[in-house]
Amino acid sequence: MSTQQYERGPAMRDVAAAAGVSAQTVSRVLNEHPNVQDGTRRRVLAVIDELGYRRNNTARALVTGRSKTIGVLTLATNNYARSSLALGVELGAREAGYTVNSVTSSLSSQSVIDAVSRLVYQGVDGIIIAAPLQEAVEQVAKITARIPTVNTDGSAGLGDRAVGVDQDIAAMVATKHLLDLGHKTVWHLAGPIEWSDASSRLNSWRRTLQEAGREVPPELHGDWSPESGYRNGLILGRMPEVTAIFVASDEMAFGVIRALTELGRRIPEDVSVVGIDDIDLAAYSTPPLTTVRQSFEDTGRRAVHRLVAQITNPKIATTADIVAPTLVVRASTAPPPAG
Amino acid sequence: MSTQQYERGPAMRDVAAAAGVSAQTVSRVLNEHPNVQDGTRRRVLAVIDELGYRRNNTARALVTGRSKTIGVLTLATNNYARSSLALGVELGAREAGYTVNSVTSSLSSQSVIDAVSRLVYQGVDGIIIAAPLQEAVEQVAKITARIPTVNTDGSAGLGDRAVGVDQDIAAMVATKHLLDLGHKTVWHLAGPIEWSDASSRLNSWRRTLQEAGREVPPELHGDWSPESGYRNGLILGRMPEVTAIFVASDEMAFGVIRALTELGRRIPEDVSVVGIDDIDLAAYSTPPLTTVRQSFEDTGRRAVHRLVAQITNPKIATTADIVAPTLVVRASTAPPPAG
DNA sequence: AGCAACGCAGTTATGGATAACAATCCTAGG
DNA sequence: CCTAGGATTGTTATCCATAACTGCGTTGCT
Repeated sequence: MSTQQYERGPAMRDVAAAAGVSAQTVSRVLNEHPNVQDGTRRRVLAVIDELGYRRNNTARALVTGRSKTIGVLTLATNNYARSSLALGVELGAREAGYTVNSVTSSLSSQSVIDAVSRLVYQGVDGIIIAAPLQEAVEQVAKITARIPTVNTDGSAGLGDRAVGVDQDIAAMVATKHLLDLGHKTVWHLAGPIEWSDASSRLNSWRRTLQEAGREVPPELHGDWSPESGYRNGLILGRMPEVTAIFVASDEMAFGVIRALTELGRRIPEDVSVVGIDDIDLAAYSTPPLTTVRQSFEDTGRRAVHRLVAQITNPKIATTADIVAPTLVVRASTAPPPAG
Repeated sequence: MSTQQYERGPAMRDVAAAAGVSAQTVSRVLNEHPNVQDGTRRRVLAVIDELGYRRNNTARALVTGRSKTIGVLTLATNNYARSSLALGVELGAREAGYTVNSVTSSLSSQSVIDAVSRLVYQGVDGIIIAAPLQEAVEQVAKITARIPTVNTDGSAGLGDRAVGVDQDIAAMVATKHLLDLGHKTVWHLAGPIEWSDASSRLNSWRRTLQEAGREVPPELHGDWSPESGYRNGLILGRMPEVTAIFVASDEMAFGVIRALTELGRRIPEDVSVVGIDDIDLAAYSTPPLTTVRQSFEDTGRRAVHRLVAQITNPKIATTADIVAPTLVVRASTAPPPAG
């Protein structure tokens, strides 16, 4: 049990008075301006230490117009992509001397718009949008017109603000890997198509099959959760002709593998499974999961760098910053069963 | 390619001028003060809408001394506990009308102190610490003396500021479950003991065995990662007398299971494995993982509620808010092999 | 010697909103 | 008919730090 009383700390003028200088001089010491005599500087620093003074960043933000804060918008779900992106953003921000302000939203346009508003409203210097915008694109663009913005979902209409991993290549690599192993065709469990990542993967999978002259089976849909993977796995596992499945996320792939295993289909002897993301657990599933590695942490970092560049120099020219993912072959894929 | 120029938006005085009222009246409309005539209110709101005005929260925070922002300190790792706690905090904050400011740190005391300083410095109204403090406890306590603080790691010295799940019970339930199945004793793969959660589990496991009059085997140590689980699993799997393992996190448990499987030890026929957390993937491992469920999301929410209560009324009396976890039995545990 | 440039510190204005106080106007009770 | 008190709106001071400008003494260069 405890009770407590909180109050404001000393202000710059208190430090100034105690050190016998003006507030401006304290400010100069704090901001490491060159024109301060060494004795003065030391005296001020001593008083600061003694009084336990901390500069009030709110006041500073008000006068400079910069809060040294970056806003991040994510969906209110807890999947690997979201959390590692958030981590990358935080690390990148710290390196750049920024703080991170995060808000979450649901899929609805209104919710996204509200969330972005909250960030602007809060006075962030820039925004990283890591959620699908869909119909909200225009309104969000209007709100963020005055603020540097980076998008990691690749939602249409924000092409030159995009930072991320090439999802077309990711899906192509995964699909090709299975075809190269000798599978006649590849089935696909897609993510929610509201996500542009998910629809990119879906389209690229389809195109890859078409270009190879293969039959394109109907795709199934999940919601990124392992549970949805399991549900769809129970369907796919019942069809004998299914020998290769490209799953749009590792987490769903875990569910698929579980379902197939329960149905008595061996992996990879009977069915091959490929995921996307290369989550930390992918190497430790049974069997270890073949997947396409894309570092969300790296994406987060790059998004921050891009954003900070734009904050520092608003007139800078920007182009999309998209990198290619790499295939990680493990034990969940093999040639199709003979016959 | 695009180039852009960013500028400040309209201020309250602009709205006031356009509506033919004083700034104070605009403020009253925005803050829903009762004494504003309906006509005036409507006129002001119309102008606000027309000009696309947004109140500047920085200025507001400066004068009110409240930023409506909560600071969260986490470790710079990407595990399930961290990310779901962060999610819970964000949801809780949104409900309470707060925004979240997150910073990460490494394990070192200096890093923790820096991170907390950054938050205070940033002007947050309260702080949630979700990282082990260790030797930094005293200095952190000093820094946070003026700010409401909640701790979810259970680090010593902050007893009455703790919010979380009872780790003693978690470890006891897991250990007892294995003993009840008939295992002679239970081995333990612990988390990093810098974490008070990890050391609580370790101690409780030991006590449970002692109270049951069982032999206490030497414990092994991991770092929460699946990889460390795998490494330790390769050791445990080589010892024939090991029939039951209590792993301090689900993610490490995945690694342990993978290692045991590779060594040809069947789960649960030869070895039973219990984890902690009940991560989303736990139900979809092979075999599905028996574990102790603790909702980090809920912990995050409760931490926010507690914190907001303290912010609102600094003199409020506080006690620790610790809830009990529940055992989730799946297929990774069974009676020991006969003989 | 003379004047520009610089080093150093102080003064004033500014950023945007709100609290506290002041000034109207109106209404109801005496 | 007068006034106390409420409703409504305006005015001024304040929050804290920084930018821009000012003042003065010193250094440097021709």
